[in-house]
Amino acid sequence: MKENFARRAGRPRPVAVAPRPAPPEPGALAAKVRTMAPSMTRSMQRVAETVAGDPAGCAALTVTGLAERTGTSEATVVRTARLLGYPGYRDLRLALAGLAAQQASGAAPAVTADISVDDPMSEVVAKLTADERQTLTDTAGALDLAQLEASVGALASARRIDVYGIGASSLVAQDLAQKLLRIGLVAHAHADPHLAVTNAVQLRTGDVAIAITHSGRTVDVIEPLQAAFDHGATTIAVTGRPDGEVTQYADHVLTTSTARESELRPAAMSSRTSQLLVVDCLFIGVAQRTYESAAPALHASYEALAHRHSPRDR
Amino acid sequence: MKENFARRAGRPRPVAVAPRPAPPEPGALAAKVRTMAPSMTRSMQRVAETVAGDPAGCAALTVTGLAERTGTSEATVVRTARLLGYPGYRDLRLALAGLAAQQASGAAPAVTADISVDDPMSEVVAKLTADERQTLTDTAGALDLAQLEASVGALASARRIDVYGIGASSLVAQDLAQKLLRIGLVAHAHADPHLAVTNAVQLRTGDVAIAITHSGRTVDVIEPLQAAFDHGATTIAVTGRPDGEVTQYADHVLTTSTARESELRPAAMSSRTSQLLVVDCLFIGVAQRTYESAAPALHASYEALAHRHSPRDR
DNA sequence: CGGCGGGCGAAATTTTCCTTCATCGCGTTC
DNA sequence: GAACGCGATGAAGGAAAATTTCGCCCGCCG
Repeated sequence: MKENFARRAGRPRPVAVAPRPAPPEPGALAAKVRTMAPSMTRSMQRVAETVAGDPAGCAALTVTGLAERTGTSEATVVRTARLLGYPGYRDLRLALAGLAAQQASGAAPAVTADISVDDPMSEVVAKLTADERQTLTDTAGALDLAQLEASVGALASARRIDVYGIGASSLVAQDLAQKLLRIGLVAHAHADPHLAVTNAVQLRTGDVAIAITHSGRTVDVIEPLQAAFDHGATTIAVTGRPDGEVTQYADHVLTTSTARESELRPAAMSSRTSQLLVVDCLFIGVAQRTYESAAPALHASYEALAHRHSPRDR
Repeated sequence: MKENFARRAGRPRPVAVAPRPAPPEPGALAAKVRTMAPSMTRSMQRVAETVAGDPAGCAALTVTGLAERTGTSEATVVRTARLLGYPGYRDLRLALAGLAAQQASGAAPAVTADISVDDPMSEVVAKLTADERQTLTDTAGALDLAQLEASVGALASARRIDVYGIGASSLVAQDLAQKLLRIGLVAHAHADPHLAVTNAVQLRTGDVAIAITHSGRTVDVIEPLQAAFDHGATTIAVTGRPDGEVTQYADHVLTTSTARESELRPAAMSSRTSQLLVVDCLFIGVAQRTYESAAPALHASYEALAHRHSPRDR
């Protein structure tokens, strides 16, 4: 009942389902915890939280110690370390020590306070800026360059490109499509699920479909991607959940990071920043690869819009 | 000859005879090595030097590994660690990891260079991230809080809100409208100039119109704003050119910053980041002021969308 | 030349970490 | 509502790393 949708057509599922290539990072650990947390079990979450909350303290603990402190078992601690991308607890501990040192030396992402209802405007601006900056750093740190390269390669030689996104992600989809159009590629963003599927089935080998969804579970976006996948197109998922359902139909997965969200700051807000960075990277990458044709196209589109501006310039 | 200093007074001896009072320091390790070097034996010096020379590399090694690499024995490595003030090799290793992390984070070589055609992907990501972060900081610094407050006030009590944006700015306009809708305000984004003007003339005192244009000269956006302005609506301009034409019809001006742009990185890219931050600030500000109604509205919209996600959650 | 002190490393011991497996709780299905 | 199955969880045994012990060997001094 749960693998029925995995393979509906002949194409074998892409190799990488697991977040395997996660490189053990030094500083971007808090981010990793946040992205992985939803896919963790309760006890693992406790461990992850503890670790992220007090790197210095935890670095001083042995497996047994940390297990006790979190009220779990050693096995769980080790499992958590694995999930975060380390070979074992020993290496997590090393990373923890690194993080602690960074925090102590001021290069500390430490803890950013939530935005509350009665914060003055200046505070709001400061916190928001800090959060977004952090999101950018986290995203960049967690980006899988190999996946990115592969995606860029597919895009650069695509006959046609479809981008699917709904709600907040729809804007990101549009942004990407707009930019790709500007460098002479055939790209379209689809926010309407029906039209998206209709378009998706037109795709074939050599074409590219991109799904953008933070949750990784948005059916309206997964369906068209699956359709594209089944028809042989190269598929890319831009999602905050590298284990989400959407990745089952994705040849390449680009992970966006998740910032803490508060009541006033919905997830859509920080995920958007992250998604846009990823999308920008894709764009620049493609522009590089197709430079010969991209540069003139960029100029052309710029010229074409010039008269839309009032004449008085600088 | 060796226990003469051991018992000097009646107080029970401290557990450790070793040079205990040396506090295991995190960063100032190289210095410690230099200070201690003279009092070390030859093999210990080799170990100390190796460690100081390549903290990152050594942190990855086990006692045995480091012993091999320095051509000594495990015992010597442990002895060296002790001499440097750590309880054992394990802790030296932790400190080493910390040092490595510090070095790595400090070695941020300020990537201010333009993105060029032959930059590798990793470089692209780094530069892009750095640029966006810079843009955020710049924008936050240049934001006029008074104007922001005033804008928020107008929005919070608006009967109806129109947002105008074309091209890349259209996405920002949509983003703002989407979010305001979510907290129960009546907001619409208009990308079609004709419709925008048509809507603008419906506005009257107490309503708010927002124009988003980086250049400040986009006629398709200025016209509807002017129409709204003429009909008595409160008008806000979000623009990168505080002296641009658009500000003539704006009661409040919010300035976005402009990052350097290169051939591969069109202005639209950095201005978008800046605009989004401003828009987010507006949103949070409004959400704060209308908290009583905003919070339930946020939840309601979340609930309404829940079934759009595939059920499997954790 | 012989004794002596200390640096040094091999091996034993202990601690820490990892793996395996049985249990338990939870959701699912009939 | 009951039985089922699956996955999460922890206990215990086994591997690996770290630490201690102990004796060798080299160089210094008498």
